[in-house]
Amino acid sequence: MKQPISKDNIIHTAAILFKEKGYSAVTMRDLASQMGIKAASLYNHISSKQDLLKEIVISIAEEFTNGMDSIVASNTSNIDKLKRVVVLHVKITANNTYGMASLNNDWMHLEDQLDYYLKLRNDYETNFLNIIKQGIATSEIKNSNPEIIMFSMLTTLRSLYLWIPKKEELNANDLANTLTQVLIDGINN
Amino acid sequence: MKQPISKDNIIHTAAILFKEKGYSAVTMRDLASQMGIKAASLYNHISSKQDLLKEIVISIAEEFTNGMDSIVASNTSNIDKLKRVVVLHVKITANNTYGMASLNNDWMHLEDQLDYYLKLRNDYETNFLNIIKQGIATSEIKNSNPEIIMFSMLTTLRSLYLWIPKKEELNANDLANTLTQVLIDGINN
DNA sequence: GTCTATACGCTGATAGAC
DNA sequence: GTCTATCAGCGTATAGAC
Repeated sequence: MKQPISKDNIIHTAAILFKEKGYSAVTMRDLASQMGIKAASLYNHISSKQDLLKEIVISIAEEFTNGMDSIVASNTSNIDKLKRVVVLHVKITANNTYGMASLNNDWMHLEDQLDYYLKLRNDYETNFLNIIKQGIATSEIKNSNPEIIMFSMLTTLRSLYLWIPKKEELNANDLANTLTQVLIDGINN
Repeated sequence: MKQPISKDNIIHTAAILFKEKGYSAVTMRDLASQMGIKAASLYNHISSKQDLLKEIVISIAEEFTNGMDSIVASNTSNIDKLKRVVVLHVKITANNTYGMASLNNDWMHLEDQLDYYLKLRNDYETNFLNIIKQGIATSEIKNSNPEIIMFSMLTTLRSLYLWIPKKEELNANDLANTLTQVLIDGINN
């Protein structure tokens, strides 16, 4: 399992450590030791610790933005759009279980890219909320508080990174299906 | 709004800063400056930074444990128990919006109390899951994957701290009611 | 491309004056 | 009860030998 020292592998290892302890608590010496080299040697491959966070967070944030844009542009019912949002989260999270921790918990330590990140996140939430509001307007969705509906769905989806690694026996499709059912149809019999 | 320097006020201010940047990124100098004193003076009131984290996290964790124990012991339907769990989260979170951030994101920085915290959390989840399993057994709850149901509900409830401060116009009872409806009855019309 | 050596500001925490 | 002074160690990052 020993990896060659490359920028991509350093980023990946950093994401693992950031998930474990958070960005601020991980030192470059921790990271280097995990890679089997000295801290100074990391700088032959990367430019700074901050750069690692940026690479992890921004790339995933852009994946979400692209996925949401494609869902918004699609010509389907609003319930179907919500189902596609669930699938989007399950797929991205399954491929980035470590990076999702930084996206959720360490974004405030971004420096140059903080405003950009906040804009991506804000636009995402606006699109999500609009789908729900339109679904209510067309009576696809119950006439409940749309912010609470979005909050409930989105926080569940954003926390998937904590949970997917423990449930390897479920494949992504089964998880997306069950989750969709729970989130949309509820649990009441 | 200037507060006297006391252990409780230091803990409260620490919780605010921990929510903003995380435990590791907050320095004793940050905290002291927020209190209007020098870092050294903090140590007349508290024993260490670690002690602040412990006070914040363990007290809330014990509140959840006590609330859950009382729900489990109660003689009601399982759906009703779930509703009471929602109320428990809304109430505790409304009273500890800052501390909930540490409970969720900084517990891994606990030193002496880490094992105790993990036991409380694990017992809580076991109790939660049992309510759902019993609800499925009595056909109160749809026969879906009980872990996914618990995960979905619990992550939403654990994220309330991010959201309650933005929705001050909703009182705790209204929020608990709407949230219960969304989580239990779903959103599908 | 990795190493050792090094810079140097910041960290949590203590001692002792006032 | 707060202050200044101070400590030893750790933080990110660079320089230059190999």
